[in-house]
Amino acid sequence: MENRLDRIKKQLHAQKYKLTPQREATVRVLLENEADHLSAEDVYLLVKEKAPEIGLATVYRTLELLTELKVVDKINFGDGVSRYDLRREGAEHFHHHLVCIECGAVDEIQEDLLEDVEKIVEERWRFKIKDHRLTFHGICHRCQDKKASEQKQA
Amino acid sequence: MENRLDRIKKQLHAQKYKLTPQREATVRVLLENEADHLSAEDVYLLVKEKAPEIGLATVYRTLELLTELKVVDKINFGDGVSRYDLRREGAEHFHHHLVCIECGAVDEIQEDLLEDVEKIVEERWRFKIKDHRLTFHGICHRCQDKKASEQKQA
DNA sequence: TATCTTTTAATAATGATTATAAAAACTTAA
DNA sequence: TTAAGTTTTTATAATCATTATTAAAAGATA
Repeated sequence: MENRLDRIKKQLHAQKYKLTPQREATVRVLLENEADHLSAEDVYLLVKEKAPEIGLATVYRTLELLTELKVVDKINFGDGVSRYDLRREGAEHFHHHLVCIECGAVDEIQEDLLEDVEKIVEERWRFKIKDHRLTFHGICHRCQDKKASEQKQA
Repeated sequence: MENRLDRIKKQLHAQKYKLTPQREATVRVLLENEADHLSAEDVYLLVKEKAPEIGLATVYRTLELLTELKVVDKINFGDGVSRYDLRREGAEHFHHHLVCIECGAVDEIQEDLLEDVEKIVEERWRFKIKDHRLTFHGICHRCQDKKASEQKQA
């Protein structure tokens, strides 16, 4: 954990930005909640627990800065808020999400599912792909199980 | 065009909604601008040209109603506004977009690119897919050409 | 016609995000 | 070290898309 913080610190310094206490607190919250997709408000509330004097605008600015530096990804599930995910180091940059229409849970898939599809798109539409975003909407296994056991009950 | 309007009218009636003049004006704007991805504000301004007495809230309510009835798709490019696309009749419901990071153009692909991918996801993650959304970010062929000819100049 | 429902317009309210301005913390160069 | 310049932060106001509210209008119904 400290290693990742250090590397992020170096990334900031490389662009002449400093890892201020507020920025460090924000990054720590992101590191400690890596599995979640936190909104700016979520991050703000969590940072406040440790550094109560921080302001919402600072959190917004920090998240924006981290997005620019590609330390985090700003993602949009269409629910009206932006969410911020720490980017996995070294990993390719995929955005594959499974959004459950029953319970709202969002799971993330780390595999590259689109290698072949990208080739088709690049060739057929002459579109030079830099990034992609793929979201499936459906019913997660948890909700499927829940439904199944409810049916057994009745 | 009139045919499609009639069919939309029937869809409304089937759910006990009426095709009021305001709603008709809104649908006409969508029919006449099918290629674009209009925001609520865009639709509002276009409808205003023909029916100046209409209010923004009515346009919002109409677009929401049409979305519920699955006459239009409400889509989100992450640019802070929702956009509304008339759904192609009979067509399967794919959302494949090519977003150009140079000029901002959004092209739409009508093919089903994900048949195989969906199978993998359904099996491996036990996720019952109902819909998906796939967006590629990159450089469109127009901007590629523009760049190429600029290089020739220099 | 009287009444009940649907729809509309106008406007206020909300919620996420961004802009602004003044203060604080750091840096740097004389 | 100190004065000046830069970066960052805080607090707050402003903005922008969207939703809620409320009263009036239009339509349907009995």
